[in-house]
Amino acid sequence: MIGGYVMEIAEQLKIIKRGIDEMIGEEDLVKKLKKSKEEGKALKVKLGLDPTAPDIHLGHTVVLQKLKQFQDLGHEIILLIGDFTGRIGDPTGKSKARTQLTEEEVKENARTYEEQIFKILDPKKTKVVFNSQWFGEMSFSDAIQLSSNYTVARMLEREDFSKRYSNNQPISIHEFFYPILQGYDSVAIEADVELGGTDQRFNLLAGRNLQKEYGQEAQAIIMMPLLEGLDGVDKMSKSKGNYIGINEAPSEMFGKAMSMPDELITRYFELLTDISLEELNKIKEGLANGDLHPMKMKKKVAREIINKYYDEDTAHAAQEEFERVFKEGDTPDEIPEVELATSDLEDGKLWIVKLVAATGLVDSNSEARRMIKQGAVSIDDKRYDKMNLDIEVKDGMVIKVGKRRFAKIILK
RNA sequence: GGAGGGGUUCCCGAGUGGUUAAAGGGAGCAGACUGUAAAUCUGCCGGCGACGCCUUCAGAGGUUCAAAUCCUCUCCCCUCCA
Repeated sequence: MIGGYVMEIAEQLKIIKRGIDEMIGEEDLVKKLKKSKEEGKALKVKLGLDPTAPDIHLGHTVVLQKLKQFQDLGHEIILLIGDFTGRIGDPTGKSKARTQLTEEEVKENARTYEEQIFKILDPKKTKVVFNSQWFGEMSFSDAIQLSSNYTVARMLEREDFSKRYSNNQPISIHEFFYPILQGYDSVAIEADVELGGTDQRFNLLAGRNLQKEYGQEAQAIIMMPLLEGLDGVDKMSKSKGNYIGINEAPSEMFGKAMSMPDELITRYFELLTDISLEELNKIKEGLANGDLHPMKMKKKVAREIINKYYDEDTAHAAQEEFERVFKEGDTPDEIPEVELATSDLEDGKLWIVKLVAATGLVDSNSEARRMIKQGAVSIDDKRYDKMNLDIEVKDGMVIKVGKRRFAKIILK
């Protein structure tokens, strides 16, 4: 796909615009695309990464997918790791100031981040830069100079700032720097396009503004929709626990996907799979008029997702296992193993509460008690709801808590 | 710098001396129902081999038989004034 940018502008635009939420500066982009075609020069497409969340989940892939499309069009992807800004902490969407990370934490996070990103992007065609490169050198007077491009009123235009301000919640001065610095990143690398989620609007616009201040052509901005998490309420995030990580096991992915609310099905097809627009519309219609069963479509979307990170056979296997386990009440093929020392047992027995707690499936003995009392615990397919019981522990014993938490005991 | 308001268990938010592990709501978890969805109903929701004990109401001291509640100091947040 080298030199893909020789493709007709209209064609490129069609691909670029697919699935996006909004583009700012489309005319600028068209101009840039023309120029790039004429001069045979790739556009610089920037994605800023805040290295605070080293585990990439499907929510992140929405924008990565778009980058991949740019990459396939022959443009240059620049992953900007905000190692410097990461130490400030992006205030976006936060009702509280984030804690600042140490330099080592940021570095480590960035590394694991990269690894995962290259599951989607081609590492050979991706440039990775760190913004400490320029900010590390910057003097305090330079920083003040830079900040003079923004006014407090303009900062307060940003929704989360104004909200916090009117709710009497604190805003630290340093948080004001975040958008400015992110904007300056675009200046530093002379970005032609910057991608981001819709929540990044303000930060992305800062790039445009500052580029103009510094006499550069303003970057086009492409905003991708934020992916709702599995709860269908909040956006997907690790801290909410409503995510599917791209490093997760296929069976885990499938199970998690099946727990999403029905309303999310088409959304996930749209943003996370490669199915064609026609097929997507068919599914939308079918679900709306009842021709298609939501559960079937949910299984399909789960398969499609697994297919992306593994392959088709794996996806099918995951579905089969899922059906076996949850329809027929079977146990899964792969169960996390928990080691138990024989020396912890008395006459080969262990109090049931301790046994359940030892699996790590619950946080404490108290929780184990609760689970048992509520009839959530079964051992080797037998349900137990009494506390005063010692269990004869056997190697390979399977303990189940709730619907999808399993552990296999390995005696040592 | 001055005046006032406030910091409660994951979140919001009651509680101003004992009956408070701390109302209520949300989130979460479990059971029933189902399609491991939604809705609904029920229960749980600090720790401990546990009708008792331990730790918790920003932090440190103090008063008291008894403190989240009263006093002192410290830290943090907000509002108004400068």
